[in-house]
Amino acid sequence: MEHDQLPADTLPNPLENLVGFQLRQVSMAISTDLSERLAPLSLTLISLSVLLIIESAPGVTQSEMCRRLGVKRANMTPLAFQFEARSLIERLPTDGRSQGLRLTTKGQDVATKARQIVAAHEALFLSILSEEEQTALRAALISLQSARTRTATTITS
Amino acid sequence: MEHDQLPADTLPNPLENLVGFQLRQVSMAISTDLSERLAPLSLTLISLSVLLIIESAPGVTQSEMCRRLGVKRANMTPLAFQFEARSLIERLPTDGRSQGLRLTTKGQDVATKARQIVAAHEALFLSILSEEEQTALRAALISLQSARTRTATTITS
DNA sequence: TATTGTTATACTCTATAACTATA
DNA sequence: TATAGTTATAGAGTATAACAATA
Repeated sequence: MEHDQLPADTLPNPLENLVGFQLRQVSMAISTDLSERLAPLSLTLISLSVLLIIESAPGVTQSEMCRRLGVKRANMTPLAFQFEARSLIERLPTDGRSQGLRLTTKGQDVATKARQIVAAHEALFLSILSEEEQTALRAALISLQSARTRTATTITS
Repeated sequence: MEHDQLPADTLPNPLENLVGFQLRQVSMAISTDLSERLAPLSLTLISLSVLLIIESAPGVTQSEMCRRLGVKRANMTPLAFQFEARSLIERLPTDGRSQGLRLTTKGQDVATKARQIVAAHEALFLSILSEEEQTALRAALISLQSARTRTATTITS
């Protein structure tokens, strides 16, 4: 049992000094944390986005949300079915071909709980940073966001 | 054709003011950009990491890299095969059960080109930020990184 | 002709389980 | 018994193509 040559914990990763790499790692860690906090509500980052959009824009259609979130229509169908099966949303025939979605009382309840979880999560990881660091991070992210040209709009925290 | 009620472009996304959400968006945009730049070399973010680790630690085994990168052994096998088929790496029987990996001349060539691409990519998106913003972003990311407890180690830029 | 919601399907990424051969 | 590499497989997440009903 001799593996003194290259134990895994001393292996370098030549990319880990890059800001882009660190950004990705931090982003993934934060997403994982939020996902775990949302699991008790049976929400993923994507279904959370959908639920909160319906909450803030009652009557929204699946297609509208797909355009907003950069996902394909075909992938919204099972999500809407799942929410309907869980009695979180109801469909309002709007148009004959499209249906406006809105939260049920139960859906509103879940949305409220979800927003509290999101707020607690955000507050916790922001508390790691000083006021100055928070401000600087926000500014840097805004600069980087306004600079990106194309790139998908995708989802969540 | 009347959809003046809720045109998709005015739909709010209640999560998009969260720093975690913005971090994710920026991170995904940067990753997408780097992926596109690497495509001509037929490298993904993951295979890039693997190639550069082999470059900087010749003789490394698949298992060691898996531990370092937080991926499962089973998923390294096809990657190693692919690199071998492309004559980018060769296997040095080290142990009877394990094989040290190292770059071929061709693999070294690809690695060098890849590092140049990564450097250009990093320089470009950092150029969006002022010196102060760059420093602040680095500091914030380091704070956030040292704070995260568990969370996968996963990959790239 | 274009759009909505749907179905079926495929591809990628990652995870588990089990096998073999070595240690 | 534990580890390295492999194989097969299954689950997410997302993509395309095509269809019926409607505009």
